[in-house]
Amino acid sequence: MVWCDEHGKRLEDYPRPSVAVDTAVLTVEDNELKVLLVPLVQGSESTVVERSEAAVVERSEAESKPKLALPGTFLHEGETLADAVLRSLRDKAGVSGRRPRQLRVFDNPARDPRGWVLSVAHVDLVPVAVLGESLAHDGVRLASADDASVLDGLPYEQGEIVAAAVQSVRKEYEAEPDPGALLDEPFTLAQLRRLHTAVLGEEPMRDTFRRSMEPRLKPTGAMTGGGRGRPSRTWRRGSPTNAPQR
Amino acid sequence: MVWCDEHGKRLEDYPRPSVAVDTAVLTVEDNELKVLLVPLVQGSESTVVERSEAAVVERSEAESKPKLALPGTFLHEGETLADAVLRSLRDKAGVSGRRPRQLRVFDNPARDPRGWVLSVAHVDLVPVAVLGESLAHDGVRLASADDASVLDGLPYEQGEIVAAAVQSVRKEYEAEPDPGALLDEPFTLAQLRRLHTAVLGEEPMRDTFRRSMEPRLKPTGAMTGGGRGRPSRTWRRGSPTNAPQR
DNA sequence: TTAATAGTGTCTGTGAGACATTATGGT
DNA sequence: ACCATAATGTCTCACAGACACTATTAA
Repeated sequence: MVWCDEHGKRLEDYPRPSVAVDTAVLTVEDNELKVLLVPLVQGSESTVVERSEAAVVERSEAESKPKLALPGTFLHEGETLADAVLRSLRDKAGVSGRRPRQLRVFDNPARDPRGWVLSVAHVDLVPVAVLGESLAHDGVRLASADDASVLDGLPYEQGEIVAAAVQSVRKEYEAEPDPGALLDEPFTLAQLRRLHTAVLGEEPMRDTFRRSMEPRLKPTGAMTGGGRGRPSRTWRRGSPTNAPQR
Repeated sequence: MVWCDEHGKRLEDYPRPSVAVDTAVLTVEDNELKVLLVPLVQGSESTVVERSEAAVVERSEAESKPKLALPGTFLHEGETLADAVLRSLRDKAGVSGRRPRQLRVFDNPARDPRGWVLSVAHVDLVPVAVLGESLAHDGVRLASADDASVLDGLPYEQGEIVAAAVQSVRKEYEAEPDPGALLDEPFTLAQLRRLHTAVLGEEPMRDTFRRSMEPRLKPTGAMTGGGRGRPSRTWRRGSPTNAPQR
């Protein structure tokens, strides 16, 4: 049995694009929202013209200051997009991704000089502790997710992907307490507010924050101890946690 | 010059999926949100088993009650997703689409029996007047966008696409006056509220609706006449209209 | 005792929801 | 005159924003 279209042609008879996934892995470090970047694998990416002009200079520059990019990969046959994302994070960054969420498809035909490549942009939130070992290996590093000078240096349209990821994550954090499960449970309201301040890039108001978050949290009954000042009640996220399942 | 990846292979050396676009064209008819369906082009879609069992019955059933589906097509080389959507609406439904918006990629490897096909789901809002001529041609028809019995009959995962489209459009209509530009300008607040009632599936409260919409509208100064009761002021949408540009 | 942090009480302005009233046309 | 519809007025309640105050610990 062969599946054909209305003209009797098979699917394979039509040109098909390459489909990639690119992921903005966001985390919070030093009270700032950051994005994970990996060295760009370039293959033979120099054009003939560039090579003939200044091959040596390029080589040394490329080694001293390697281009950075979002971790990504091409989609394999029979694989879901989410699985491709998790695979790319493991292979390119040594990171166990958690819950990649689809943003949108970047389909500008001119965005990739290698050819016809669609990129399905994703975002994933990962606690910085999970990234720990991966960093400083293989040139994996974190960059401020708001730093335009970094984002503008990204290849293809990955600066826009990061911008979309940041916008999406900020929208989530305006409504829910730590939907990305970046905090270890249990936590205090002050810790939660510090986290949200880092993600949002600005301080949410103290009273309003407490009033909107408290009904969405479950009290543990336990209190913090050891710090200066009055001990604090501790909390867990409400039932629909975004924590990874597998 | 040839672009290669980290293993020196070219993009074309990897398996690539077919990429389709499927579009939920939504409109309002008879104060109800409806979705445009077209006859499913099946090619040789019956399996061998089905054929040997009841070929004649299937054939007659297929002709008296052809399967319906969302308009869609495969992405052509060098074409943007939005352009593919507009082309599919023109070719399959004789409709001039307006502003297709991307929803998400449906990537379940088993969703399409013809093979490895990703579908980028889209939604577009089109006034029923624009659909006028297309309907009743070629079996193009409108179905209630809330009718589960219709949606469950759609092939692949198109029922979910429609559900996602409806959800997305309803969210827009909760915040903005007629963002899909379904109403001809100028219009009255009563007409606008009837439209929103149809889209949302429930009546927004009269006072709240007026209070939230009025600041987002531009008064024309003109009044309606001819109807029963006191004449009404008329309005246009606020500046950032969603009307098609080209 | 003091500093530091957590938590509570309360005043006020704004806006949603609800309802009543007035305005202005047709029949 | 009466009805239907549009438009406006206003009452109440809830909550955001703001600020002050109390509570509980360590130094």
